[in-house]
Amino acid sequence: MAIDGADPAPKRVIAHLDCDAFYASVELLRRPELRGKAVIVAGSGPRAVVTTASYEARKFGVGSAMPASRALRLCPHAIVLPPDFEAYRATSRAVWELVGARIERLQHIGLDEAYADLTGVEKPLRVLRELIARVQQETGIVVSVGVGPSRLVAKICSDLEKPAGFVAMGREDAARRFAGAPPGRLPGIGPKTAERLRAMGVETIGALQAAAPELLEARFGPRHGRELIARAHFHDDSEVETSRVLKSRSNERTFDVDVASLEELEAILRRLARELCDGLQARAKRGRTIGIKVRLDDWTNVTRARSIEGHTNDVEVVTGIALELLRAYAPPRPVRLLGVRVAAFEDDPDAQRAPRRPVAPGLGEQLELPFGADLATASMSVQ
DNA sequence: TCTGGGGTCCTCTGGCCC
DNA sequence: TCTGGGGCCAGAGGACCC
Repeated sequence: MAIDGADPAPKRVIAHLDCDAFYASVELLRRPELRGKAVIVAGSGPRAVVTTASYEARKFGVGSAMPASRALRLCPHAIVLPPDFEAYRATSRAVWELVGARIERLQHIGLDEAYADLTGVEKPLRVLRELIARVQQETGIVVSVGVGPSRLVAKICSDLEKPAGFVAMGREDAARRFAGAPPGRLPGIGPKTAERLRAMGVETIGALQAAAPELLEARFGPRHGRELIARAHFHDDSEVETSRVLKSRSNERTFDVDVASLEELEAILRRLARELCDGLQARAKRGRTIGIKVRLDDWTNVTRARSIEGHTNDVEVVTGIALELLRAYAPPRPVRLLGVRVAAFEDDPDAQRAPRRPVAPGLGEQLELPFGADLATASMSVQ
């Protein structure tokens, strides 16, 4: 509320910029002969999943994070390409350099999307329209845009009219417009929470808006309960964070065939730890919590961690602790996935930082994270 | 149908200390 | 000496996201 003589706080203008089918688009730019065809970007191996798919492939029901084997059953004529993260990073850099040159306050979320704070910018919608036209002209990447008073509204708007969508909405409009949509449509409400809500008879965002706070707080805890109601009303005062600090780094591998032998698991763990420490040393990061992650063949996930005195990125130390944790757990069933993690970072002032080009101005560590060293079989959902 | 990899954040629990 | 409560922290697991 404005006090006499004081200016009211400027109305927030937040945009969410989301590149349409980003990885598939990069592939189609490189191979124009594939335009109009069903293209799937997926890893190799029996347990690969779809990273992304062109809109032609999506018409057959192919979606991100779907097993590649299933995607090919749905769309047998699809052309499958292996992910090429170097190319995606390069295009991402080009896109966000253009955007960053015009909009100062940007928060990058992965390679293909970002929030922008245009509060105080004159004619923000016009700025955005000109910007995405320029991005398309210079990089070939089509960007969908959502604009609202918060990240929450902007995010849900950018998804509304994809591809090449441009939707602006106020908070109350959003609360009205999405009242009939399922709660899972809201960012932050995943399948598990949606199912728990459904079990309570809450099947729409409107029903969530009208739900008794005491009931939700009793079911989900005071904090999460209040958060759910706030989201349903599209209340969100979270800031666009222009820099974020890396908190942990991990390296994990799903095996083509489950591994039961402890010896074999130990050998794999040594390799994972070495790769992880190489990455930590290159980024001058040291952590004091070392952990392992084990996924059994029945999909049970087990994590074990130990914190040490001081911080390390020494491969001998990390490997030693990871092996101790693995031996102490002694997986009771064949193992499907094994991973190692280092967390609780402290910057390492002594280590030489390897020369790395930033992914985009102001991007810091964040965008580098999902696309580490060996990603020949890796994939990532985008939409 | 059979589910990747790499992150963040939150909640719950148990140990430790005062 | 024993007990209980509160605060803090670490560990484990879960949910969610791209």
